[in-house]
Amino acid sequence: MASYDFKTIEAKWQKEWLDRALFTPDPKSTKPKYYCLMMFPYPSGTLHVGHGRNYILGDAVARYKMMRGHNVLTPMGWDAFGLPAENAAIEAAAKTGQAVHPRDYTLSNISAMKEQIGRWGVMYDWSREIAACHPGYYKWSQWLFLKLYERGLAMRRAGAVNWCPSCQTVLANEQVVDGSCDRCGSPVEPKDLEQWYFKITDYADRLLDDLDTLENWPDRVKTMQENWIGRSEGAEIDFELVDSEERIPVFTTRPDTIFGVTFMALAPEHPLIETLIEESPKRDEIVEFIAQCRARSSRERMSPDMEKEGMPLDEICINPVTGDEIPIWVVNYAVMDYGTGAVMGVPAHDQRDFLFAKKYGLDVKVVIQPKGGVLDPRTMTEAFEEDGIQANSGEFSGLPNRFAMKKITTYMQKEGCGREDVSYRLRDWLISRQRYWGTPIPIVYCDECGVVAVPEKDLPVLLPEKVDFKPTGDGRSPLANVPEFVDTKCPQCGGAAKRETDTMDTFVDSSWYFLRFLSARDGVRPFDSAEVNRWMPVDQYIGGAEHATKHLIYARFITKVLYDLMLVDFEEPFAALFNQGMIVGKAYRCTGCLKYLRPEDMTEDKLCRKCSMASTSKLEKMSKSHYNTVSPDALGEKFGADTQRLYILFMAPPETDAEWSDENVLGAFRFLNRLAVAVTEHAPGLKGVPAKPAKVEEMPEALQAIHRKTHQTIAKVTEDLETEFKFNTAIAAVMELLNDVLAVEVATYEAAGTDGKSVLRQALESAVLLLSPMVPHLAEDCWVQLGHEPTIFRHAWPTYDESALVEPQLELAIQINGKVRGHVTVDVEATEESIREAVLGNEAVQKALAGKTLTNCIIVPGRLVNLVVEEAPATQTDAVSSDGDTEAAATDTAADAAAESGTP
RNA sequence: GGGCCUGUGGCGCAAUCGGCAGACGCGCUGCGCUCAGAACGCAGUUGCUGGAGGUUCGAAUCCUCUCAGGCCCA
Repeated sequence: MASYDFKTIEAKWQKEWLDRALFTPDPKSTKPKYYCLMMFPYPSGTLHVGHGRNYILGDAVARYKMMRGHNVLTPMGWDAFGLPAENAAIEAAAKTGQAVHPRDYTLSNISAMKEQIGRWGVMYDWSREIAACHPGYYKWSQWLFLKLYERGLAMRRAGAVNWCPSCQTVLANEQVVDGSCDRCGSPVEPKDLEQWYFKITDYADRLLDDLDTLENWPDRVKTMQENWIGRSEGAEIDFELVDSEERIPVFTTRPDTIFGVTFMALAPEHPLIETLIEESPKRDEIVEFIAQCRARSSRERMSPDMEKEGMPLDEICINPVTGDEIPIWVVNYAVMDYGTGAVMGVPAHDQRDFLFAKKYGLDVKVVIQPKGGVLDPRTMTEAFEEDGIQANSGEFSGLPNRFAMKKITTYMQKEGCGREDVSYRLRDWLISRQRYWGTPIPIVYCDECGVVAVPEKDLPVLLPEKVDFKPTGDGRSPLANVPEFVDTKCPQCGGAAKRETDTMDTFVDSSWYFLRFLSARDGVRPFDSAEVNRWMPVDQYIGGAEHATKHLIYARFITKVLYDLMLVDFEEPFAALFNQGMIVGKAYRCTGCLKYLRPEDMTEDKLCRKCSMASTSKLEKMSKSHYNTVSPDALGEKFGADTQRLYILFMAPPETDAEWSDENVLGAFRFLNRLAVAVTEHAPGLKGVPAKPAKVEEMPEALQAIHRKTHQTIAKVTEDLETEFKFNTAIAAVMELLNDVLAVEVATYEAAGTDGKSVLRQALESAVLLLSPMVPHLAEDCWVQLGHEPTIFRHAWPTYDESALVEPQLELAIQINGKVRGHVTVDVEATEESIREAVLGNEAVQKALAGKTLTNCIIVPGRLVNLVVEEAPATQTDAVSSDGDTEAAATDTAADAAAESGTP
């Protein structure tokens, strides 16, 4: 196929846009600002088309907004710290004995990706480029740490943490999915370590409440954050120990069941256990049991399917309300993570407690009765968790439990044994990582002064160059083996001190990068507050949904902290969020070895060559390790950037997952060729022709139709892009326009003189303008061919005339009892009366109505006429229902109509 | 177990307020063009809107139940 010369065109315009600094915002501009941001990527190396969706979507949005008259800022950077670079270094060292420094690996990946992104015609203001691994950036990540530390929001704390044995580091709660490491899939192990945390829980309520202000965020993401924060209201209740002054605080969402407590359940990690069992004869047994419990993940332990196990500690505590003596148990289903690590056991009204009590023969005491029923502990087969009426609850008996809940809490508050309390699912953010390739935590440990923060003037704490990247295997960072790094002087007393050797979670780096873009080269401060306040919040943030409870919650938290520090004047960083869907492809897996298969690993019948077993295929997110990626390089050679862009935007609505299809790419390519050919053919003849026709109504109907279609298309595309980035339907609309334009003979345009040519010109120019955000190179080229100066992206988005949208005649459907039975063409001005006449006069209608009674006639303006008929002839003329649809004018003269149509 | 999303021609997917099911693209069929091919041109092509009920003059759209797939929380 003779194709348009995309190679020349694309190279030419990419250079031209760079030279014109198209994507550099004008600092003096009076246009409204538009900060368009795509989540900055980890530089993993080569890109596949799946990555392209994010960048291409963002680029199209940025270009569209430029044409809509905004001063657009769209920067890009690199989330450049992280494990893959370090692992690559270790692998290379193991293979060749020659270590590749993570920095070199990262930088070469960055330049490769930058190149690839550029070839898509995706542009950024690269003068603001940042990389998280650059000392000029991580200096300020360290500064951020210090700010949190000063405010008491960064703290060192011992506790059980999630350890990934494969990545050799601890993980934050957010990075543990289904009990496994989010990155590598290995099951995480609990480990007791002293680690640094950010106190995100202090902001739990604000993070939750402010979700309401995020009107332009997907509800899905807001719900996920809501669940993640997991606020639950209830009470904290103190159970005193019989033999000591100690008390066990318990959090419960059901203080109404306090009278039904029959045992106390402690998490295996509970700090009180040690003292309680100190003199117990069963001490060893209990210690052994605890060790067994702790070998399981907290997720497993909280699962309802988990077999409930426990051991009595032979200690007693007192129910503060009833004075009852309550046995204390250690149980495998309680976790230290939630509430206080102690659970009041109410078998009658909590299913897990019920199963546990049945297994160990503990009492079941019913204190809530269902309305209109009576529960018997001896015959109950499951816990009653619903609402009901208090029973066996002293003075509260007989009250509805929801009401009693408040009264009981108030009562306990007065007695000093309980209080209203709120608990969250959200945990503090564990930011320590035992790996090299990250931002060093700016802390020094001094024997004299203890924990000392590195003063701001001494930042950055630089990563040492020469390091054996291999993890130490003892839970310490490779930095621990670098004496030049570790040994330092105490900033306070000047004595010998040791540096913290952990680095920060890379989510710290990405929690503030959107601010750094606004003064990316500032050497004296992390960001210029004035610039930040001018550009923020981000007007449109675009990225994958996988960050809903990670990056997006961290970034909101850090923004709120900076707000409290009065460094920014907004509380939410991202005004609008858009989650693009994934591009998926068939991934093949052998049913025998379970490995993902490359095409060459399979026979023609899709059998695994190694095992001769069948393979299964599943649509999965494009990924190198699943061998289902499509490279943009070959596509670029064959079709160019604009075809890829058009196809990616056209393949599905941008928020839905979509399957890649090589065949469908052709459709996009064909369309662009037709456009290119049409413009090249017609452009010379359109020189000097007015931009719009002077006398539309005097043109032949075929040209009037093109003129209407042009305006309709402008309206349709503008609406699609303005509301929800519906590029797929916008592109379809332009395809329709071009189809219509090309369906009219050239002679028809020419016969109509200047106006005819104007119609053609306006149609082609509109198509080019409307497509320019999607296929910028070809659009720019067509634009110039049509006699304009570059660049099209400094030209205004086309507008339409409301009056030009109106069709002169309409085809209405004729329905009989809701079924389409024919059509009638009427004037757009036609009155309902004349429409009714036309319909009832229709021969086919009369035939269909013969022998039947017309009971109703509904006219929906511009759409259809529905005749409601009954089989039997009416016996009374007033058997007419006139209470039809309020919007559709029900005829009140159905009897007349019936007469007219010849019905007796 | 609870919550949310999706289900429409052979395929990807369109369908304002409930108003003619099918736009756009792919594929397929035929014809043309061509020495030939098709990634060219023209003309065609496809339905119980996952299923069962309900509301309505009228349901892909609203309600109830159900099946399948996906996501989140447990």
